[in-house]
Amino acid sequence: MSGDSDPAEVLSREGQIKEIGGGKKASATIYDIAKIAGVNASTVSRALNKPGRVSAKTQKLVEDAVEELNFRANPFARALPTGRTNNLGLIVADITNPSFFDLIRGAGKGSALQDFTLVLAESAESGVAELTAARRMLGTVDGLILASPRMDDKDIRSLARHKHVVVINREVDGVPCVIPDASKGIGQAVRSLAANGHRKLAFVAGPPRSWMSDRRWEGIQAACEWSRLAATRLESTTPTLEGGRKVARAVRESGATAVMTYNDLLAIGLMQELQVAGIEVPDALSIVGFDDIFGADFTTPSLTTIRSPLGECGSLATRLMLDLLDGSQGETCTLHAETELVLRGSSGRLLSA
Amino acid sequence: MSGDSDPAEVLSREGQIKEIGGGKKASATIYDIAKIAGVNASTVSRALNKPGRVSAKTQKLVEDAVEELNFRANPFARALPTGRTNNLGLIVADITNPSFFDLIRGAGKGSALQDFTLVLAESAESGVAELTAARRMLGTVDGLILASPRMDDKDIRSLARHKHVVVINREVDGVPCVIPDASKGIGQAVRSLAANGHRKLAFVAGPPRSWMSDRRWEGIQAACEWSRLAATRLESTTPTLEGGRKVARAVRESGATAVMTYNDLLAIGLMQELQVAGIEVPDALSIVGFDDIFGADFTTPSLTTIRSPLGECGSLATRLMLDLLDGSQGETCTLHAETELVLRGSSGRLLSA
DNA sequence: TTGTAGGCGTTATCAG
DNA sequence: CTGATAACGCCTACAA
Repeated sequence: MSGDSDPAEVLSREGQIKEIGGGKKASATIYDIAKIAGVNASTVSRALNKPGRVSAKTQKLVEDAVEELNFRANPFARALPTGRTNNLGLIVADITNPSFFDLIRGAGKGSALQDFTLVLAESAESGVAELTAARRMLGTVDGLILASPRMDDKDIRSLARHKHVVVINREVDGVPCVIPDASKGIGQAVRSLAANGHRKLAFVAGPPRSWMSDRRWEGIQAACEWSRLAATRLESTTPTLEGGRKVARAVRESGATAVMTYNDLLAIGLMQELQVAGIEVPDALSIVGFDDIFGADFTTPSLTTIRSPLGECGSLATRLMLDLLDGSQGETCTLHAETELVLRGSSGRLLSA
Repeated sequence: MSGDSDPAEVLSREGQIKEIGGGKKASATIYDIAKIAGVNASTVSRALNKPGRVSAKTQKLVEDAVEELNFRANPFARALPTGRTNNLGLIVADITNPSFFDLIRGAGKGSALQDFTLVLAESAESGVAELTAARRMLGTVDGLILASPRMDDKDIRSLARHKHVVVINREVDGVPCVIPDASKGIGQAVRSLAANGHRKLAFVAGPPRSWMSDRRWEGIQAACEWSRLAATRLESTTPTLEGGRKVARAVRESGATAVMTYNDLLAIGLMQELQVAGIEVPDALSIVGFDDIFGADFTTPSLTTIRSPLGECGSLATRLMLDLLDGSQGETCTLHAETELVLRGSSGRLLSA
C-alpha cells in the first residue's frame, strides 16, 4: 500500500504523457481505456456503471484496462449529464464548537461509505453567513445537511425547494429532521437529583431564539413536575464559559440546590465561578450540563451531563439523505435519537444546608 | 436577507419551470440569461469571467439578467473545460482531535474567501485510509492540504505529482510545508520553569514515529542546555488522557520537578493521575502541555501550554495553496508559524522539596 | 466588441 | 450486446 501504482508511469505507455496546468499530470479518460480494451467508449461507461449489461468478456477487458491505467471517472464530467454530483454538503453553526466534532465525523464516515464526498462549511453562528454558504453549496451538492441552523424556517424551506435538505437539532415543518430527544436523559437526570435529596432546581437557558433550549426547558419542567421538584428558569447572556460565570450570582440567589444548564460550556463556567466563591460542587450544589462535549471530563469534579448522540445524528442524517436521494424515503420523515445521562462527579447528594 | 429572491419564482417567468430529479427545481444557465440579455451565451461567459472585455452596456444587461435569475455558474460545467474545480481538499488525521478544529476553520475561511469550496476527509489516524481518501479526492480538487499526515513521504510526493499538495505539521522534502516552529514557545517555557527554581525536567514523548514529537524533544533539549536544566525523555503509550495517566508513575520516579508533554491530552491525564495520588500541581510538580487545545482551561489548575497557531497554519496553508495554483509561488516554499507560551495555573514556583 | 463552433469527459438514447 | 451520436453547461479560440 503505497505510491507504486502511479498512473503517470502507466500513462507514458501510450508514449504521450498529458500535461495539465501547474505541471501536474492529467489522468486517463474512458476513451483511453476504450482504446486499450478495443471497444467503444460508451461500452466502457456501461461496463462501469451498469454491471451485467455487457458481456463477461468485455467486462473483463474493460476492468483490466481500468486497472492498468488506474482509471477514475471524472466526477465533474459525470455530474453534467446526470445532474448527480455525489457530493453532500454539511453546514455547521460553529466548527470550533466541540458538540459538532462527532457530528462531522459521523457525517464524514457515512458519506465516504457510499462514495459520497463531504463538503463542509461553517456559518460562524450567523444566519446570513449560513444562508450565503448554503446558496454557494447549492450548485455543488446533491443534498444539504444543516446542523443547528441559525437561519429562518422559511429560508430553510426555500433551500429545500432546490435540493434535498436534512436538518439536525431543530424541527422545521415539511423538512426531514434528525433531533435528539432530550426527554429520556432529562428524566434520568431529574430522577437522580430527586433521589439525592434535591427539591429545588434551576435551569440556565441558552440563546433566546434557540429551538433546542426551549425543548430542554419544557422537558425539565415536565420531569420536575413528575418528580415533585420546583423548577425555575434563569437566562444566560451567551452559551459560553463566560456566560456560565456570569450567571453564577443568579444561580446562588435562586436558592436552587441543583442546576441544569443549556449546555456544558455554561455548566463548566458556572462551576468554575462557584468554586472560586468557595461553594463545593457537588456537596453544596449539583450541576448537570448538556451534550457531553469534549473536555467535560477534564474538570474537577468531572461534569455530569446529558449526552446528545451527535455522532449518531450525523450518520443518521447522511443515511436519511442518501435514502432521500435515491427516493427510498419520503420527504417528511423525522428521526429521533435518544439522549442519556452521563453520571460523573458534579452531581450528587446534597450535604450542606 | 431571506428567501425572497427564489430563482424558481423567476424562472417561471419564462413560462416553463424545469424539473430535476427528486422534484427539485433546476437552475438557470448562461443560455437563459443570454436570452434575457439579448446576447450570445459566449458573451455572457465573457462578461462574467473577463471583466472589461465586453461593452459597458452589455455588461450591465448581463448583470441585470444574472441578478434577475439569481444565476450561479454550474461549477461542474465550468470545471470541465478549464480543469479548475475551485475545490480545495483537506485531510486531517482525526476530526475529533481538537487540535484540528481551528485548523479546519482557518482553512475553511481562507478558501471561502477566494470562493473556493472546502472538501473534508479524515483518515482516522490510519496511513492507508489517508491515502485512499487522498486518491479519492485527487479527481475532485485543485489542491490537497494534508494536516499531520500519517502516510509515507513517498506517498505524499506521489500525490504531489498529480495535484498541488501542502503539508501542515510535518516537513516533506520537495513539498511545500507549513509548520509551527516550536522553539520560541519552548524557550519561553523552559526559561519560565528555570526562573521558578526547577532544575530537572522530563519530556513525555508522543508516538514513536511522530515527526513533531522529535522536533519538540530536540527543542527542549536545546533550551534546557541553554538554561542549564537536566532533561530526560520518557515514553508514553498513546498521546491521550489515558496515556497521560499511565506515564504518571514514570514521571514520579524520574525525579523531575517539571514535566513537558508531547500534547495537552497527555498533560491533563498526567495531572489528573498525580492529583489523585495527592501530588500538588504546581506546588510539587509543574506541568506544561503542547497545543493549547479546547478545554485546556477547564482543568484545575488550568493548563500551562505552548500554543501552536493551528488556525493560522490552516489559513497560511490555504493561502499558500492558492498562490501555488495561480503560479505566483514556487513549489518548494516552507512557511513557519510561531508558537508561544500560554502561562496558566499548572506551572509555577517549586514549593515542596 | 460580439457571435460561431468545437471541445471538456460522461451518460443516455438510439439504432444496429 | 454494442456502437454512433447527441446532450449536459461552460469556456475559448477564431472569425466576423
